[in-house]
Amino acid sequence: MQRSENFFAHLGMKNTQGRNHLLDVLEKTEIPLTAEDIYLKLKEKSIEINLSTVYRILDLFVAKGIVSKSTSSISNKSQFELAKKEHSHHLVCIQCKKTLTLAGCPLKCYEKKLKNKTQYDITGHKLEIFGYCPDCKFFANKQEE
Amino acid sequence: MQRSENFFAHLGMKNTQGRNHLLDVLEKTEIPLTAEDIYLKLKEKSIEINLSTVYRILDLFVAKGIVSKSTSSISNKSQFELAKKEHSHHLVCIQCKKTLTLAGCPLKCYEKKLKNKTQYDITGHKLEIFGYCPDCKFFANKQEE
DNA sequence: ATTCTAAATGCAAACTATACGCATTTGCAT
DNA sequence: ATGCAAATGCGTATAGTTTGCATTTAGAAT
Ligand SMILES: [Mn+2]
Ligand SMILES: [Mn+2]
Ligand SMILES: [Zn+2]
Ligand SMILES: [Zn+2]
Repeated sequence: MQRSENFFAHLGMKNTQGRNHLLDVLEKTEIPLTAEDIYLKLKEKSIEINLSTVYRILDLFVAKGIVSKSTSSISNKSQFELAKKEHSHHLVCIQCKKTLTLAGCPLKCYEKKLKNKTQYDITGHKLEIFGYCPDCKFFANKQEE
Repeated sequence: MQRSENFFAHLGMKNTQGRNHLLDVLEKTEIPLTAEDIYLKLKEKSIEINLSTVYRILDLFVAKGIVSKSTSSISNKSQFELAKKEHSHHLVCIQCKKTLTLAGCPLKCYEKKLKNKTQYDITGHKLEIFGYCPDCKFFANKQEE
């Protein structure tokens, strides 16, 4: 699917097939994807694009603010998703690495209190939550027995 | 320094020289260290230990709960530090790096809600807060003008 | 103290995620 | 249609980490 022809042009980028394909995948997913996830999803649809190119396009998208990149302490791969206007946090399965992007931020109020208490001018935070996903938690509990 | 001879034994580990040396380094540092940091600090003291072994010992320490492993968003290397009994969070000045350890955790309640909403079995989280400390925020504001 | 054995270590090589150089192809302005 | 800068494919490099295997060591048994 070709987007409005000046979507990329507005951002000073050529409107290439590869970029359109990546954007298609990123628009369709609900969970953050690794470069390889994207590469494989395209391969399944018989869209051959070099993994190097996937990395290069993702770098570009991040630089242009279209996509946000995150790294979890649990996985050793970077993950990518469409940049949300609202910042968000991730819930990561420590077994299968499945990652949910969480809506909303639980720290708004806490930051205000901190600001008063510490006199720091607070500019941001990084929060990551770990656990076992529904698919993995059964086996995790079994193993402990 | 040799620790009490059954420190390692209690945890089902052999009391080896390498493990003692790593623990010495980790006990002395105030900042998290990478495997290579540790390797080099030991080399400076003419303690030769293979980098593979450093990684193996760190893995073991993490598995035994002696050490906690983290990855910063800045670097692509894992960092290691002695595991604290009470988990805590840090408020870091992004200019001078001055760090406050914060009392209490603002996420207890949020985690319960998440558990219900997502069906994940939540086991932990990592939170870091950034800002300007009282000493730095004046200059930070000036610069914006 | 000496002997014995499983576990730990050193070393080289493998592995994984990501980046890069360069020849070829593509998008797009002319 | 043409020309050219930018994007891509492909092979290779790099960095952090892990692994297989031969050797050494810790600590239990004698
Ligand atoms: Mn937040
Ligand atoms: Mn907490
Ligand atoms: Zn899972
Ligand atoms: Zn400061």
